[in-house]
Order: sequence, then C-alpha cells, then structure tokens
Amino acid sequence: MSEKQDTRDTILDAAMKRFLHYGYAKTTMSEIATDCDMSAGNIYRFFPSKLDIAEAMARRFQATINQEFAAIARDGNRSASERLKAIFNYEMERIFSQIQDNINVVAVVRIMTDERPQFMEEGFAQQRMHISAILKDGSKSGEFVEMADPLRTAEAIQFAMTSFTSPEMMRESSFEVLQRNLDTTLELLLNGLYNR
Amino acid sequence: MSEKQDTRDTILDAAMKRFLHYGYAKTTMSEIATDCDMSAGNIYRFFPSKLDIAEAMARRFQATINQEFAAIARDGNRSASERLKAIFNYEMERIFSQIQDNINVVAVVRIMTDERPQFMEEGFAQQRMHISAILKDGSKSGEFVEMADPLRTAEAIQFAMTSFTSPEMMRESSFEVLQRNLDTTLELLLNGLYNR
DNA sequence: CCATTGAAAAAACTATTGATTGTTCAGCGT
DNA sequence: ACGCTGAACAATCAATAGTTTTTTCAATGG
Repeated sequence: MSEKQDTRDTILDAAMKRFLHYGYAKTTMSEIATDCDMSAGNIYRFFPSKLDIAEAMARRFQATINQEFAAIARDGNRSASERLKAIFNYEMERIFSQIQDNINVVAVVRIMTDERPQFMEEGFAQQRMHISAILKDGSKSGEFVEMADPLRTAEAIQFAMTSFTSPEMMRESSFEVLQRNLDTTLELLLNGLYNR
Repeated sequence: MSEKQDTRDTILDAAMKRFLHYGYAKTTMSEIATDCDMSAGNIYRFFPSKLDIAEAMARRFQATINQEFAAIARDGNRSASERLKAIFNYEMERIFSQIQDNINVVAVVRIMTDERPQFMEEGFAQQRMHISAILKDGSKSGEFVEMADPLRTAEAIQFAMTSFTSPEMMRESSFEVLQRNLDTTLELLLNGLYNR
C-alpha cells in the first residue's frame, strides 16, 4: 500500500519536473514513464489520466497555499484586519511572481479551471473558510462589527478580490497598479467592517 | 459631408443588424454591402476595416451606457451611496441580460477587449469619472469621508467590481449569486466610505 | 496470481490544402 | 474629376489527411 503510494509520488515528481520545465501539453506520458523507468501503460495503474497527474500537482500547490492561509488565519500576534491583508497580499504576490517566472504553472491553473472546475471551487471554499474564521475572530474581539453570516461576507470579499487573485485578470495590469488597488480596496472593505 | 455621415450610418445600421442577429464572425462584408446596395469595396471608403465597424457599434452602446451613468451620477434626488449602488446594479443587470438574450453582443465585447484594448480602457476611464464625481459629491455633503484622491478610490472600486461587470467572469455564476454578492460587496465598500 | 509490458485502438493534435472572406486599387461610368 | 465597381491579392478559416499521443488491454514473466 505504501509501495503504491511511493510509486505515485515518483511519477508525480517526474511529471512535475517536466510540466514546470516544458509545460503540460509538451510533456508526454512516455517521457514521464521513461523518467520513472517504466512503460507509459503502467502509469495508468497509478493515475486514471494525464489530467489527474496535473490535478495531483495542483493539489500539492494548493496544500502549500492552504497551509500558509491557515497559518496566517490563526496568527494570534496580528489583528484580524492585518491577517486579512496578509492573506490577499500573499496570494497576489505569489500568483504574480508565478506568472513572471513560470508561465507553465499558470497554464496548469488554466487547464484546471477549464477541465476541473469543481476542484478549483474546493480551493475557493477552503480559502473562504479561512477568511470566515478571521472575520469571526474580528467580530468576537470587537474589531469588526457582528455579521449575520460571516461565510457570505467572506464570499463577497472573494468576489471583490477577483481582480487580484485571478491570473487571467492580473495579466492586464502591472504589479504596481495591482498592489496599489489591492491596498485601497482592502482598506475600503476593512473600513466597512470596523466596529466604530 | 453630411452625405458621407449618412452613408456611414446606413452601413453601421446594416452591420449592427447582422452582427446582432448572426454574430460578428458570421457576417461578411459582402452581405453588409448588399444590404446597403453597394459593393464590398465601397464600404472601405467609410470604414477602414470590419473591426472599425464593430468599434463604431460598440461606441453606440457605450454612449447609451454612459448617458445612463451620467444621469445616475447627477441625480440630485438620491444620496451618493444610492447612486453608486444604482450604477453598478444597472451595469450588472444590463450585462447579464445581454449575456442571456444576445450572446452576439458579448462576442463583440470580447473582440473589442482583444483587439481594441485602448477603446475599452476609454470606457473604463469614463465610468471612473462618474464614480469619482459621485465620491466627491458624497464627501462634500458629509456622507462620505474626505478622500485624498477620489479618482484612485474610484479605480479601486472598479477593480473590486470586476466580477460583476466582466461578461467573462459573470458567466460562471448565476444571477442570484451575483446579485447577492454585489449587494454585500457594495455594502462593505460603502460602509468603508461613510463618514461616522 | 499479479505487476508490468508493448502493441493496438481511440483520441487529440498538427500541418497542409482548398475555400472563403477581408482588403486594395486600377479602371469604368457618370 | 470623382464615386464606385469588380477583379486581384492577402489574410483567415475549415476541412482533412497524417502524425503523435493518450489510453486500453491481452499477453508475458516473475
């Protein structure tokens, strides 16, 4: 059983190297197989399809991002508003730098958006949980107003942040413009939440 | 001179009918020309290219939208926040209904976004002016806080509203979800602006 | 048995061609 | 002289044939 998992990881590692280096479309199952000293057919005992390898890769990235979100969300040293700012600044900077130096990652994101919308939605849902948790914290400590439904507020904030978190949208603006508008928008949204 | 303008309008009318009915890609210059009882070549005395006919059509739409924005912006009977809400509700509903019953309009928008980004940016800039005007009104009347740079605030609001104004993004959510999140987001943004 | 291969089938992609459409412009008719 | 046409040219699109790649699975060997 752990044997099987090991092979899965071997395949995934090899695939990731190639996906990141040459792009998803340009790497073939044979190449991945050769890298793992096996036949292309054998990969299918570990992954149902090439797309599922990409999804597994995306899950790894998502796990990293999610850990960071979780860490920020429960950082007791920072106020709720500081944590919200940190989350979106982190996300925007991460995505922007990825657009810059590894266009292949962006391509994989696009493929996931097109082919695995449900998976992407899971990621949004997780982020929403973290945001919601921060909002509740803020309400409890008196920093924010009480909210009827923090999860809905979190959803609205996600919608408002789309321009700063969607690679598609981000490509149209420079980092400076994005940074400036992210700051201003967060400022407005947070002012709207403050308990005064 | 007015002769020339008349012919331009004739061509534009014929083109619009076809663009809306059959789509931009599916209508040929010959068809437009035949509708106007002239040769395809002759159209080029009035428009530099097919794309420019589409742009002229987009300008008509933009003019309508802009008039509505202007009317809302200077509506003395409503508070600044009501006017802001009205602008974005109007825009979202308009775009959404267009997506519904005339997908060809959306196609033209996409073509303009791809091929005439500068023209689209002009439209955004105009909208920004209206928003900025409302923000200034609000500050003057004491409804909103003072802003260092209302135009920048307007820009940030536009960024935050992207999910509700970009056909591309809107197609992923139902009207109910969009409506709900637009309301919540505007509520937050406006709370952030209120002078308390 | 069960894990693996490799050949074969299915699907996706690419390059090429032919046809259609957008654009130009010399020349025709007024 | 001037507005317009229609033929010529260029660019784009659609169809398709050819190739590669993904996926399946019967056969193989440990």
